[in-house]
Amino acid sequence: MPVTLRDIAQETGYSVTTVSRALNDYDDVSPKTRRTICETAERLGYHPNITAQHLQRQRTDTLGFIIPTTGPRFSDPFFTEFLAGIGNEASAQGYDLLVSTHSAGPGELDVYRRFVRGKRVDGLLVVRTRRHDSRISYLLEQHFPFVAFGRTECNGNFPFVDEDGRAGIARATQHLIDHGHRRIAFIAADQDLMFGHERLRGYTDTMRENNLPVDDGLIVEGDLSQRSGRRAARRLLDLPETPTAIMASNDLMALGAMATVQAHGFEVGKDVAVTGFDDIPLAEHSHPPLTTVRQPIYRIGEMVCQVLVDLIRGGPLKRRHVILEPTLIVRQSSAPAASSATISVG
Amino acid sequence: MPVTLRDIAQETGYSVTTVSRALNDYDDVSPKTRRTICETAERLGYHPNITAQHLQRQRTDTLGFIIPTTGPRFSDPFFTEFLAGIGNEASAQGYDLLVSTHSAGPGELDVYRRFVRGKRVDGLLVVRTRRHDSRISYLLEQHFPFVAFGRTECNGNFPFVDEDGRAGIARATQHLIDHGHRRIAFIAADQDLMFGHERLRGYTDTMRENNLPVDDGLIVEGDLSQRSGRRAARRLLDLPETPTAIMASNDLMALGAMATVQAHGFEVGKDVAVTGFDDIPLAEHSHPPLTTVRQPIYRIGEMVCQVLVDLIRGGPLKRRHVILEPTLIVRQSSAPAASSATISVG
DNA sequence: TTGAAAGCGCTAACAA
DNA sequence: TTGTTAGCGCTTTCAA
Repeated sequence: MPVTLRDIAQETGYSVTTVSRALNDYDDVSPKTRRTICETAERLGYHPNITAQHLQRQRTDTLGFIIPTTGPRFSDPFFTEFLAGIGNEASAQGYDLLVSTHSAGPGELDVYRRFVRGKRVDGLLVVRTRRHDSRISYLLEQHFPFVAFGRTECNGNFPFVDEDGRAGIARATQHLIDHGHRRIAFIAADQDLMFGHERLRGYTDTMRENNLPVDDGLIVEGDLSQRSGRRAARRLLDLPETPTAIMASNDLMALGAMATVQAHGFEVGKDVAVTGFDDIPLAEHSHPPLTTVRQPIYRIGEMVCQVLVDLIRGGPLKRRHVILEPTLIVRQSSAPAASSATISVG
Repeated sequence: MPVTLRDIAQETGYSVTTVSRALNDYDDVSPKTRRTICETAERLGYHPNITAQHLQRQRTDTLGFIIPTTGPRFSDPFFTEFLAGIGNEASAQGYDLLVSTHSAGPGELDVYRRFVRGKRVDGLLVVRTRRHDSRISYLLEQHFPFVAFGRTECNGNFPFVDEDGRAGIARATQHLIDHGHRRIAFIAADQDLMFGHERLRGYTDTMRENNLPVDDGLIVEGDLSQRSGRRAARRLLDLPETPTAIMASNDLMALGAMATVQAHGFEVGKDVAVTGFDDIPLAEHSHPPLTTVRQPIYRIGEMVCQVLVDLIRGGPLKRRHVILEPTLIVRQSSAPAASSATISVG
């Protein structure tokens, strides 16, 4: 049923070889032959079998991306935007994207192994790096092409794109301190996550630099979901001495925290300041709009993908390590009640 | 470098065929031979080349999913959850997932064509069906296996999973009417989208059934983003006679509308009721929590995937058409100020 | 300018 | 129980 090179060869009387060359724009085919062949291909509705090409070329023109989900009801707007970035870039570069979903932990590495061993993809994108990341150790040890969004603490040298989360949180912290906050709470992320670790550091460092005490009671860990943000904020507001500001390691938890603050009858941005990290589109539309640290998520997706393609193609990498400077976006959730404009502080 | 069947054959002295059979658990291999072969395979670190298997088997064990993005900064939590559903189910069934991102419109169909013609995938998942959907016409005409999330108006018979959006919105509308609302506005979605059309119908039908006027001035169209929800609500609140309730075709727009209502100094759920559709996780954590119509997004992803796999495997489809009954989730954004509990109305 | 032949790595029908 | 042979659809030497 499907039309193959052989069908065209038979139809035109040329050999499969010549047909292949004509169709692939080789220059050792006479114009007339080429025309005949192309017309016939057109007429019969020929389209190359991609799998056969893959086998022959010994590459799949496919990139792998394993999304580290966190439970069944996984819904992080971060990933749609990131996916759009890598998806569009991949397709612009002529690559397909093979996506798998797996929760972090046991079994996750098996997916990586399958892709690598089976030569299922030409390269991999790794996100949410851990401080000691077994995925990265594995890929490094297999000499498999990959690019990470995020660094690690100990896996040696590999190409990555990262944002300076420590600096981002430092700016947000300083912003709060400058507005007179002293009791500032922090909703941390899993400390195995590199960015969770870095962001917490940004907070503790800045507190210390300003000679403010770092109170362990004011640091609560969440799992990046709104729900956990709510819960964390509840614990913080139940303290004998409540904080005047709550910083969260990501926007989703910040949004959850805002809900709790409001449920306690406080006004966010006036009684209690709340800040996030990521600047997902919702941050701008929450009530009140959320002060946060912007990451250009879509752009990061594009960049990571771009670097990976360069790596696969063997071209020299312009930049093996990219570190982006995050931007503090001040909105009403942290502004003094008077101000209401959105101010961007570079 | 990579170990192939031939390497094992050479190492053990058996033929490639025997090696293949031993490794694939055929029963016409002597136990001793099998053991030798398996041990050698293990020792050499053999793993089958997946591409070669695909070519030989004439199938890719891969499902295609083309995400219809809406602009670069695409970030709809709906899709992460949906993706988690199909991703997990696909992997449970032994399928990989090839994901592509493309905005609806010109060029989109090319991606479908490439996947179909190149035999890149064994089947496709189609979402956000349009009333006249060229993707579906194409797949139908190519006799290519696919399952849609959503129906169409005219494309004939094809397998789909859908929720009864009309009934869902009808319930929400009735809920508002029962609470005394009369001037109810509706933020519609693109009317080419089947669900956009259906949801609007649910609203107009219910208004008429209750002998309430359907005022065109109270119907505004948005593009499903929060931003457009904001804008739409702004237009509605600028009307000489403002509505007492605003229904949106999805949660994202409802969240945007809430922001506008609040910016106008109204209290959501008291002065103006707001409702959404989808029940994305954020709906529960907004301020106030959003009354909405629940779709089991993750579950729908699983189901669509399951049906597609059945279809590909040629098994008889238990259910070619699945229509889910949506559930109204009443929260504070529509409840009379007194009530504050979450009530689920089946 | 063209074609024959080999081969990518695997599976399967058929014979021995 | 095992091997021979063929072939999936394509690309790419190499020789004519």
